[in-house]
Formats: sequence, C-alpha cells, structure tokens
Amino acid sequence: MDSAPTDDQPAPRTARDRARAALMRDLLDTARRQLAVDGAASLSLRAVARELGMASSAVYRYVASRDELLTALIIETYERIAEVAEAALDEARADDLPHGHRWLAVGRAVRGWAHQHPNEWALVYGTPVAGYHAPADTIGPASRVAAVLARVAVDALAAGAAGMPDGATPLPDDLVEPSVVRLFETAGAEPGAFDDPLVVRSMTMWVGLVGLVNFELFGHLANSLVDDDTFFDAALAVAAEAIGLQVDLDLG
Amino acid sequence: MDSAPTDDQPAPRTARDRARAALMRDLLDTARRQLAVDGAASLSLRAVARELGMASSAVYRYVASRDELLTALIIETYERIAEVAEAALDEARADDLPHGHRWLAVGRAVRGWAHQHPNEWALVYGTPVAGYHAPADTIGPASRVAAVLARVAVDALAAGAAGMPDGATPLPDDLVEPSVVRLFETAGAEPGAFDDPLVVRSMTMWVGLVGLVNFELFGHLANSLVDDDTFFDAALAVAAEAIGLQVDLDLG
DNA sequence: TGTACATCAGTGAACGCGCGTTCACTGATGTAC
DNA sequence: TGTACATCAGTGAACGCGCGTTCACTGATGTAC
Repeated sequence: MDSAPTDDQPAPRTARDRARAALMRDLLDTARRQLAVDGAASLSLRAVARELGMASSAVYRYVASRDELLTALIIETYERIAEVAEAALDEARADDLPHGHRWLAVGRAVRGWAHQHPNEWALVYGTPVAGYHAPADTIGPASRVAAVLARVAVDALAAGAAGMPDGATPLPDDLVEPSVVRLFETAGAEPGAFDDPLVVRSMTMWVGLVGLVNFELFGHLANSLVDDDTFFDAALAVAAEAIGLQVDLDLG
Repeated sequence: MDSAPTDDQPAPRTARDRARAALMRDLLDTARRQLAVDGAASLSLRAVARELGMASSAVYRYVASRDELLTALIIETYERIAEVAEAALDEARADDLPHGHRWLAVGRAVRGWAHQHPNEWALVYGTPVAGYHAPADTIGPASRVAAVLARVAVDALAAGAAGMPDGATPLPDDLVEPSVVRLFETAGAEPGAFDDPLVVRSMTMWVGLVGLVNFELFGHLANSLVDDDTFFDAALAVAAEAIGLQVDLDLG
C-alpha cells in the first residue's frame, strides 16, 4: 500500500533511502495532480520539477524519461481503479446483494471514479499518448481490473443467477487465449464452467462498461439524455443480459 | 462531395475564388495526412504550412486558429465515417441481407475504417484533444453516424426481426431526450414504435460498437484473443441481442 | 477598352513561450577501516 | 570513535527543438466607372 509504486525497492535503511522514497512519492503525486488538471498529453517533467521546487534536471535522478513517468502513472492508475472496483465488490458481497446488483455496484464505482478523475481514466482507457508505447509491466495491473468483473460473472454463474441466456446466439469456440480462460478460473470458476462463448459474453460486459464510460466522458451523450445516471444503470442492465444476469433497477 | 467542408461558400466565380477553394482543400488534406501519421495532439499549423510550401502565417488566411482547423477535420471525419456506414447499409439492403447481417455489415465497415484510420477515428471517438472544445457544428455530423444504426434498428423492428427480447430487464421510461426518439422516427420508425426502453437498447448497440472499436484500437485486447475479427463479430452478435436481433455468424 | 482603386493572398520577421535531455559541477550523506 | 573515500541528490547552464499567433508589408487579382 505504501511501498514503491513501480517495483519493489529494498526496504529503506538509511535517511537517504527514506528521503528518496518520500521524494519519489511527491514526484508521482505532483505528476498525478498535473495530469488530473491538464491531461496526459501536456504532462511535462519540467512543470513537475517546477512545482517540486527543484531543477528540471533533478527529476532524472528519479525517473529515466518522461515515458517512464507515464508508465508509473499508468500502473498506479490501473491499481487505483482496481481497488475501487474490488472494494465495491467486497461490499456488495458483504451485503449479500443479488448478483445483478453486484455488477451494478462495481460498474457504478468504476464510473464514479472515472467521473472524478477523467484525465487519469483517459490515461489508461482513452487514446494512447502519442509516441508512448506501453511496456509489458502494465499488463498485470490492467488485468487486475478485469479480474473483478470476472469474479462477478463467476459468482453469478456458480449461484445459478447467470448462464447462457435463452435463445442466445451461438458463438464460435476457440476465440480467446487460454490466459483469459485462466483468469476466470483464478476468479474461482470450476474448470470447464466457462467455455469460450461464455467468456466472450462476459468480456462484452467489461468492454461495454469501459466503452460506456468513455462515451459519456468524451461527450458523446451530451443532450441525448434526461438522466445520465439512470441511463448508465439501464445500459449496465442490458449489458448484463449477455450472460443472462438480471438487474432489478427498482432496487435502486 | 467536392463542395466546401465546413459550411457552404458562395459558388466560386473568380479565379481567386477557385484558387482559394483549391488551397483550402489542399490544406485540409495535408492536415489530415499529418493527423493520420502523428495523431491529433501533435497536429500543428506550422507543419501543415511547411508541407504546403507556404509561410506559417499564410494559413491564417484560411483558418482562424488551430482549433478551427481541428473542428473542420472533426466534421469531415464524422462525415467520412457516416458515408462508410451508409454505404455498407445500402449494400446490405440491396443484397437483401437478413437484418442481423445488416448490423454486422455496418459494424464491420465502421471498424474497418477505424483500423485504416486510427488517428482520425481517435480524433472523434477517442479522448478529446486537450484544450479543445467542440462547437455546436459537430453535433449534426456526429448524429449522422448514429442515424445509420437507428435505421438498422428501425428496419429490423418493422420487419419483425427485432423487438423486446424475452425476459428483457424492464427499463425506466423518460430516459432519453425527445430529439433522440425523433432520430428514430426520421429513420423511418412508426410514431410510438420506439419507446424509451427500446431506444436505450438500441443505443447500447451503438455505444457498444464504438467502445469495442476503441478497446481494440487502444490495445486493450492485445494477447487476449486468438482471432480478433471473429471476436468482433461475436461481440456484435451479443450486442444485437439487446433488441432481440439474431446474427447468424455461420453466414460469414 | 482602359484606368484608378480596393481587395486580399502570401511573406518574413518577430514575440514569447515551453519542452526533453545532457553534462560538468558541488556538497551532503553513507561506508569501511 | 574518527578519518578517508565513495556514493549520489541536486544545480544551473546549455543544446536544439517546435509551437501559435501578430503585424506591417508587397504584389497580384478583381471591380467600377
């Protein structure tokens, strides 16, 4: 929780180490604050250094390049979103909400975070920053978010609240990589419980959620809706039908 | 087709007018080419001027600011996507394809264009350019694209190929603005045929399509899929179930 | 048809700005004996 | 515990770059008589 963000550093022994770790945190926090205000495209090392009151060259003691800073921010952002989603699911489970409402709770939490942090959301789920190419380190944190949705689907299926919907369009087999099926098994699925069609259906829920949040955030629903919040819930309910999961919107 | 892009100019009378119109086209084409290569964030008036072989100040005879150039490009881009979608629908109708396949055809056409022009796609459906705020002129062209999807839904409903699916989650009324319902009526719907729940369901198809294309384009499906094209079709088929529209994927 | 004037496309220099990154350096902190 | 040396955080100047926008100007094109 309060350890190094990008990778595990040796535990701080000396005063120097502690100062370094503290400044690294400051640096990331400052960068994130600027990102939140101006967006990823205009995030600049010089501006961060300025706000920290240090020479622009000094940040290079902490970060090898602007790209590396972006990577660190991206990883942290995935982790924050994952935490929000996990917390929502944990609470929904603790309250023993119906499975449809667990999905709704996770979706709302993710959306809420996105609305509070639009530029940080866009950093990970919007247009990639020009010239930046994500290293492999971002894959893990990214799939941690997706794993929450997998857990919702797995739970619902196990409880009999979800499954192939009646009259479901037959979908091909051999569509997704084994790693994705494994994600569902890690989330608690019985081996064999999720075949490709069901995985694809679950994925459409996740893709739909992200797409919907982007659609809202990027302004494509402006002037179309009487009530954005209710529309969001309704759209989530429709998305959930992909795996036959019913959302009772009257529960609020 | 070869008229002015932003608004209707008086027909070119003099040589000067013709030269002006031609250079305006060159300017937009050049800007678009640079946009296609570098992305919207790094589109610069100076670079465009350079490629056109003119002084950077000269472009201000054609465009009042960088923002105005972006607006012109955005409008044109919506229109190109709309043309592609309309052409796909027209062809599908001419071939008398089943309604599920018309949806698939439109979706594939839109996706194909997006993959060929990722930066142009991102200009309109990705993260908005920092500091840019879209004027009202972009609303019309944007809804021209959405109108194609409305037409698909309207046709399918009229033909009895779509409607409220069995066991559909009840959705609230009074969710969408009258202008949206009117969009469906303009697309040929009988008055009253589309109530709010059905409109919302149709909208999720459109939002899902855009979201799915973004998800792919922004790299979030990397290493998850054995076959991106087939997954895309499958996801479209799932989206279509929102209005009970069946897509037979075996038809290819 | 020819002339006087108005329009306007395009120039080139300038303003003022910000950026990422490198490099030789100083001075404080840490380590080994 | 004290000293000699190594490590490393932070400095400040510099390199080389690109950007949007303004402004006074020249010279070609168009218009009215």
